[in-house]
Amino acid sequence: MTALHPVDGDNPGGQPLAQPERRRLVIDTAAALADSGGYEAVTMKSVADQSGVALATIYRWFSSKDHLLAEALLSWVDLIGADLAFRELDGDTPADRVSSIMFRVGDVVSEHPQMAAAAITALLSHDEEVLRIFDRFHEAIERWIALAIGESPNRAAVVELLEHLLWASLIALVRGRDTPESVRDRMVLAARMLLRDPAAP
Amino acid sequence: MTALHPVDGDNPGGQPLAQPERRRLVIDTAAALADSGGYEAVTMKSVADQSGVALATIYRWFSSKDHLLAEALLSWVDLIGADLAFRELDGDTPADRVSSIMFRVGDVVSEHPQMAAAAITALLSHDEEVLRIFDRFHEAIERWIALAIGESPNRAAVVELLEHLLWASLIALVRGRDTPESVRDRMVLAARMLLRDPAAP
DNA sequence: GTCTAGAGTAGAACGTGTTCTAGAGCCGGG
DNA sequence: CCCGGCTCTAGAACACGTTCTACTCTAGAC
Repeated sequence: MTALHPVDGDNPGGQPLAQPERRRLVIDTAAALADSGGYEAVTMKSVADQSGVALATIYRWFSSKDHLLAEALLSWVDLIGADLAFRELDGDTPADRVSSIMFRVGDVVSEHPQMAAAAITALLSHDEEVLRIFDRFHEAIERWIALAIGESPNRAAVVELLEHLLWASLIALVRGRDTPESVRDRMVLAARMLLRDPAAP
Repeated sequence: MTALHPVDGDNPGGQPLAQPERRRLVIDTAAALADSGGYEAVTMKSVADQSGVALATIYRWFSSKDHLLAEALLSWVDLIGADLAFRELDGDTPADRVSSIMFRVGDVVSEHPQMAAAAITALLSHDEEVLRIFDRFHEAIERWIALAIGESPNRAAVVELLEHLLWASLIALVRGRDTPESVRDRMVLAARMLLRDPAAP
């Protein structure tokens, strides 16, 4: 294999791809493996083989397997974000609107349980790059929730609490310690309790 | 080394130890390594060498490194539990009593940050035995919180929410994404918000 | 056209968790 | 006493993430 025709995994005989496309191809290959077999099914060797990019090159672009998987999650988050921005948030009250976000997240996770589990496992890594991505993930979710809440007493604190609850629930979910339904119920209840007007009866 | 005198790590020249004591020695060795250097400092080989128990034997008693570390955490939890049962819970209100538990947990974690980080990393494993231990951990914390709350509307749900929040906070803490102080503040605020009487002004 | 810096590559090598193999010592029942 | 089964052991072996080495090829400067 020459450096000019490095991509023969998903692009046999086609034009050589530039670096950004090849990088994306690596991420997508990892995501596909994760989606079908979860975290353990993603071996760096198989990603290299199936994407047609050399293992050493993958490690030049990504600091670790966890970093690679975290990048895969990130595109997913962008997708959800775009979707949420596109459609109006349902619900008249802040709690209802928060709930509708949770439903959306729950749906996505339910549709790709293996990928979700792999991504969350990766996000728990202590890898430097993963921490950076985690922060972006964190900011995105914070933004969604803040948007849904609008004005509220204790707004920042409530957003933080809801985000931590979501995070803990997702972890419990992918470990089989919880069900999508109970995650949803918990988030809805939490939203109601944390967002009720303390001055109201 | 013969099978009769298998313990020469921490007990040179002493009487041979029986299986339960040797098992405990292995756990304590792992805990000591974790306490000084965190998760990565615990290598199964060093545990074997320092405890004087063969690697293969450790794997006969524990299903994985994570299982071993989770066992170490468990004795720690028992310690905290005994301590909490011994002293009266401070505080007149449920929220105050919950806060005092959180302070206690925060203190222990602050005193042994490396061990706490290692244990929490281990608890996040998908190992079968770890899941079993996680459930016991979960029940213990649930019991503490429930005890502190006493009677309350939505009691079960509130306990669950507080526990999830604690869990998420501990994870953020050991990843350097949070400080002990802000964890404490968050838990105190959550306890106040979730435990305020919805019928009160 | 030549040279050089840098990206990419194949494959060996390494570390650590985990499993396997083969055997040694012990114990309770005949 | 001897046997069968058990625990324990040392060490090899294996898997996979990660790093290293030595090399090729390309693009741009000149």
